[in-house]
Amino acid sequence: MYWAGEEMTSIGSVVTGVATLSRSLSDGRRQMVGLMLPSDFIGRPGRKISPFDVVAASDVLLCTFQKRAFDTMIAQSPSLETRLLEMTLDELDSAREWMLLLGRKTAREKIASLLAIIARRDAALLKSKPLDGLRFTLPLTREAMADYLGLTIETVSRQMSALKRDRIIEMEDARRITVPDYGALLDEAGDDADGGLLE
Amino acid sequence: MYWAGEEMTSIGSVVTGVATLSRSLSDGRRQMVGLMLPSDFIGRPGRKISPFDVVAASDVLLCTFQKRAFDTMIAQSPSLETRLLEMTLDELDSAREWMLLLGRKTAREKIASLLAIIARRDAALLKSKPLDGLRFTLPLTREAMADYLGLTIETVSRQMSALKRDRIIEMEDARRITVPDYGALLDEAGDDADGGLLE
DNA sequence: CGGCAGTTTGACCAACATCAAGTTGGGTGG
DNA sequence: CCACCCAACTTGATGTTGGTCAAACTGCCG
Repeated sequence: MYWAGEEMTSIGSVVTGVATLSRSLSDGRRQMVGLMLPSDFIGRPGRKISPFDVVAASDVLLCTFQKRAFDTMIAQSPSLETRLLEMTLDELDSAREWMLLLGRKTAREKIASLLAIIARRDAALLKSKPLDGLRFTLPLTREAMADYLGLTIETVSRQMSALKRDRIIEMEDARRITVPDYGALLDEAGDDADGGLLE
Repeated sequence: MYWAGEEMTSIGSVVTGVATLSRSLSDGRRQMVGLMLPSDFIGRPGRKISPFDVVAASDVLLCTFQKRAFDTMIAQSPSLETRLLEMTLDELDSAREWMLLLGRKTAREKIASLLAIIARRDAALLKSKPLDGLRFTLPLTREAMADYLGLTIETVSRQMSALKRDRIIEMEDARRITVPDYGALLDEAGDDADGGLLE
């Protein structure tokens, strides 16, 4: 699955799986600018092209509409448009939060922030309150993490090892993570208010 | 002018001047996440608080509405909401473009990108086509540039000097810039398609 | 003539990137 | 079942970019 600057005739939302939104420089440096999780929207009402690449990070099931049909639906349903505006505003807040991370956080803080976000989303999914002792599987490769955080895979790997060494996380293997103390992880992330990305 | 996590009872748009949107880490590191220029919107319909700081970078004239009244207007005018959605989607694209800059560009590329954007905006304002030999005044201090680009003021200063030394720009004083060859500046910015921030 | 904010420049340093081997683990074919 | 393979990951040695600390310069305002 891959859309670049091509014309889009459909629009849709993720049902299952993980897709990523990214952009590259001509020499190959890549930055991920969004993670599309179930319920997230792909495509832009009112616009023909997206300036970003959409790539599946796993098998992805989409619920799609013909773009024309969707635009008509919007025109007829103000409440749908209101909802869309809200979702877009939330994404904008998330993007700005991420700008703070990319511009000002250290490698260790970046990793801790990403882990905190994924841990929180997983906890929310399971409706578990405690958060401490939470165990989850990273849905991303080291390369995807690096592209997301503006780092190299080596730095990601090293910082993961450092967090493990410092008992902030436990790693059963590269993907299976346990967070014994969610508060400690948040401290490492560097912002008192835990960044509100991905909801 | 300064709004932080406070409750907002008004909403508005910039008429003249420049305001900035930024966010800080507890230890003072700051990242600018948006530049509000004339016609840009401040505030979030449907939300009480903004998680970012709005700071005037110059004297700013705002056109404000009571938030309640504005929400009512939206509810009554679908076309207003459509326009708002469009503006928000554009801002989201800009934010994502900026994420690429923050995550993957070098200091020199960051500076060149910012200069290219400001040069282009100024040229558009003057409706001048040529772009080469364009002369303009930076609306930002070195500190604001640094906060915008995720750099320190020293690095900003050094890279400005380097671009001057390499004849990419001319500097009459710290703020008065001339771009003899817009294409050359774009090359330094690192992306073939010139990044579409700030329109 | 200070004084001061904004800027520039230099010397040095730390964080992260780069380059280069290894290691791990799951999958495939003999 | 084992041998091999390959992608993903880890680790180490070294290099570079940009940050830090410190000092000086500029232009403006009182």
